[in-house]
Amino acid sequence: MNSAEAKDLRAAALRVALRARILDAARRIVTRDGFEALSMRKLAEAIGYSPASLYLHFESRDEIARALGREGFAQLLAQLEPLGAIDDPRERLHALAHAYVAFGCAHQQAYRLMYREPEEGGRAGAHGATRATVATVTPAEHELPCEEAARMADLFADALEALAATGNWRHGARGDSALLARALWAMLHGVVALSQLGPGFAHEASLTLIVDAALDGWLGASAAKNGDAAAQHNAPPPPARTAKKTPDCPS
Amino acid sequence: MNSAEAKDLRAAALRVALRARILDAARRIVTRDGFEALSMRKLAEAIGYSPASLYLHFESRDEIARALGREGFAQLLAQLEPLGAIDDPRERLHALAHAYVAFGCAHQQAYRLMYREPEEGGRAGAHGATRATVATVTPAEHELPCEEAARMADLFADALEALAATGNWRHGARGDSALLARALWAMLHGVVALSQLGPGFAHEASLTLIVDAALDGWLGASAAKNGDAAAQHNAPPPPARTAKKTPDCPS
DNA sequence: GTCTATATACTGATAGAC
DNA sequence: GTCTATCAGTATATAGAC
Repeated sequence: MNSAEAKDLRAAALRVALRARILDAARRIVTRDGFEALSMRKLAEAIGYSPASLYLHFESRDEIARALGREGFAQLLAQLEPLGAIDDPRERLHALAHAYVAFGCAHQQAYRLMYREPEEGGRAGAHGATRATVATVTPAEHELPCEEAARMADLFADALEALAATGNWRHGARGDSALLARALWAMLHGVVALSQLGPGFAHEASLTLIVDAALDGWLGASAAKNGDAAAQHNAPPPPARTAKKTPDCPS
Repeated sequence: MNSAEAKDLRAAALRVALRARILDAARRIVTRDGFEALSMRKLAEAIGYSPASLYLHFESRDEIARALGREGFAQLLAQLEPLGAIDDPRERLHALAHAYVAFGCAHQQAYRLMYREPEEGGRAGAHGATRATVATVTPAEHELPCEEAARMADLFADALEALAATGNWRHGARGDSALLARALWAMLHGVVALSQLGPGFAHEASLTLIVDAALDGWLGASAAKNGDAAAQHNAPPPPARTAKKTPDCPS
């Protein structure tokens, strides 16, 4: 029946719209007051509904947090993947690495949500529970959304392989580009995560310099440091190793 | 007065003993059921006191968590610092790195507490508060206990400087050993943290191989891989690059 | 189907009696 | 110092109005 179908469509549209509204409000609260401040009550109040209504659209607070985390991953990947098109592998790796850290610093709360450990096994009651309203059947067994994680690792691995293919790298194609890509990812995550814990990690050093040191150590202290690698002619003295092409981060 | 002094001493001893008992119970709960399961009520019950009594010895649940975190740092440093005595710098770095990851994998909950972000500004009520009972004046402004963090960074930095001093390293003493030490620390932390989030990071690869790839990239795919670096004569084919001198980790 | 209102079973933390 | 009683907050479950 035509009118019935139309009604279904409209209802579905309303559902996704409301879901989006909930996520919007949640994102606002989290980026403003931190993840800890995200309570179902405040969230419900922010969108003008009762707390119980949220559970018609999300299985739990944790699912909302996970949705925001996946959003963060998508956002980060959206910033990184265009850089994957940079031809020169060394330049590409530098761009990817610094963009990664810049994102983590610029979107602290979103970043935390991406890598936050899920609240384990249902805390409160949850004895009976006939919860089938929300179709989210994701068993949520492992965190780090698989697809996004793979794309992230591949971005780095591809660049490393491209570098190895140039022959202009002592490392050669020894088949460990997948491993080194993971190490690179881990290093970048560590830099962002540790720097967010206070000044104890980076002290006065800038995160940019730490990342540069790591990259130089891996790729060889090389050219491709200043975007246009071809313009390597005797320019005025390089700005004393302080040329940051990425906005520096707090701490 | 003599008896008064003696009484004070005894009271003080009781205080520290009780503090230790609280921490012991907290450690047991956390390592068994995770940090989320650590509630003041359960903790109080575990030591046979009322919840309110805990607040006579610790300012808050957060302070207990922080104390456990510092404990974890001390434990990790106690395992790492003896390795700082290894003469060969490359071997020393390998030993430090793998011991770090092994610790993180073996003591997951303790490790999380070490790098946990503090629960920001008092969540609940906390309106009045005349809290002076506990002498802990630590303003808790920055996490990552400064002293421990510095010792950790120095362990790595010293080894890198020792390596640079041998001249047997393309990197030379360019003054960035402090920076590379931070990058190394970040990489190790990233490996532990990401691996704890599920199989999405390391996939089927072992963490040991990832760390080896990173170290080889920084230090040069070199000797010192098998404890005795002098025994580099043509040994039977190296065990297909799977020789793990550190017990492998979950995921 | 969707939402409100209410109930349960927790949480960290505090005031005040003893 | 230690307790009881309580506050104000939390996530979540369920009953029932519309």
